[in-house]
Amino acid sequence: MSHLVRKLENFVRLSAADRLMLNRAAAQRVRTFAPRTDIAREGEKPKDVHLILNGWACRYKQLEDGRRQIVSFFLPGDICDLNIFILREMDHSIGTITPVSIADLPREFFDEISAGYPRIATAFWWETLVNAAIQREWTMNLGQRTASERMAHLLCELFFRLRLAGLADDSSCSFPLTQADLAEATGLSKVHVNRTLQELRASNLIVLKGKMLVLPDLERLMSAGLFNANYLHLDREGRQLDANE
Amino acid sequence: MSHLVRKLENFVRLSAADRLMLNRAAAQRVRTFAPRTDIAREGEKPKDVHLILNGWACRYKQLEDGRRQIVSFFLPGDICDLNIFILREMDHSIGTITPVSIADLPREFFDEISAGYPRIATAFWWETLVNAAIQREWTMNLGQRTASERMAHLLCELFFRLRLAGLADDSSCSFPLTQADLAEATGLSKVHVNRTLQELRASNLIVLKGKMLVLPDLERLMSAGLFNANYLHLDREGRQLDANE
DNA sequence: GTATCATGCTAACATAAGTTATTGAAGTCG
DNA sequence: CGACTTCAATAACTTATGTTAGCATGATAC
Repeated sequence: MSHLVRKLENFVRLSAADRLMLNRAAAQRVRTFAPRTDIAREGEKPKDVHLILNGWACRYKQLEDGRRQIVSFFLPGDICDLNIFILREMDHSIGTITPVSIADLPREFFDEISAGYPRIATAFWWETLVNAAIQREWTMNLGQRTASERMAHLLCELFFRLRLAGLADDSSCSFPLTQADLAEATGLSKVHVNRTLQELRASNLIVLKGKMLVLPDLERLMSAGLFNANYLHLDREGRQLDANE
Repeated sequence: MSHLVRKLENFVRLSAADRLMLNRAAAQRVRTFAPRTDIAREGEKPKDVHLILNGWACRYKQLEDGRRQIVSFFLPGDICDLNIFILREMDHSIGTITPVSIADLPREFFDEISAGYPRIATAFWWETLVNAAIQREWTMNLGQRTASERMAHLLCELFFRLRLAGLADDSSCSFPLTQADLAEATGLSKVHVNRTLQELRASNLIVLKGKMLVLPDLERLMSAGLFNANYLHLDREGRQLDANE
């Protein structure tokens, strides 16, 4: 099952026809990108909506003097910006971290969805609202949390999101970000990211080595990061997820 | 003309019927709130979408230990969270800064829009996408800009947004935020906000006194804040806005 | 297999921003 | 009108985080 379907089904129950529609769209117009290349650039006219099929990517913005901020991460199953094509130009860039494959979803696909696939439309709204909530949480993260809280929080978020897409097991996941990436995402310097990771390691909250992240005690990491998963809205009618589901 | 209509018409040309529909919705189910009170609280079930008719409000999040972050400001004409009612519970609170009046927009209103008012639907998508872009820009602001750049940037943003809703003249606007509000929005301490404002004053970039903000040289303030208005997407087919329109 | 480069790690030092505290001015309420 | 409270301003001091630099490791390329 595709990561997208898997993720959306955490929120909305999709029909066989819904799943078929999504899987069909995900199989057309596929492109692949090498690591550390741009999928789209600030200033360009947005044409399609991108669905991440595999690999990690990020959205970033850059100041004239070169300072760069990663403003979000894209994991498999994530959709870049619903309806972005109504805007004139991109206000940010999208770049890959690892090798990435994407499917380009044209405008017509969304017309079809809103005409005949109400459950998918609802699921897409959920995706949009959750992305907005994540962005708000990042604002909170950068504005109020200390370096180690911030790092712990980010690791929790990525772990939860990977798990939602079926990409993490009980306590570990593949983790391709470099310390430089983490620095650009957290607004910390590379050196301080290193110090912060050492600190989390020393507290036995993380094991991070060779592109693999292990979280031996998720509960403790969550409380170290003041992480409350409510903003991910991992619940569907009549059901609540706990930290382990 | 209402602030909402005025703002949306910067992006989409609305018909008389569109404007009537919006103004009618804005006149029903109106509520007023005193300054410094909550319109909605984290954890509650969202019921309606709120449209700000008058006054300033903000979205904020709070950590268990009391640290508070303002994650966005709402100005007259702003809509709080389109389609928020599909989520189980609020992941943030909405509070007033000044006295505020709002109109509650029920689910059925949006059903009507998507059934019979395509231009409004597009305008609402624009609103949603711009809000997302603003939130990303705040991430950038908190992650990369220094205190004075950050403050300059925030003031530019608020000024542009007020102007868009018809609430600012050439170089000044009403400005009800306290230094404590600015601190919660920028992730700085109150004392440092004060220092930063003094610095901007000393450079003749702002005059801020008694709830009134004057920007004697917007161009210079923009460059001090590395402010690029592209993320506000102030453009419509066949037209570009410059800093003074 | 050696050269090269990206990445991770650490130390020493610099600085932007936070903290605590005090004061005065400006509103607001009885 | 005086009593309170909020807000703004400033000083003195502390601290978290940034900067620069150097070295080690491991991967990749020739």
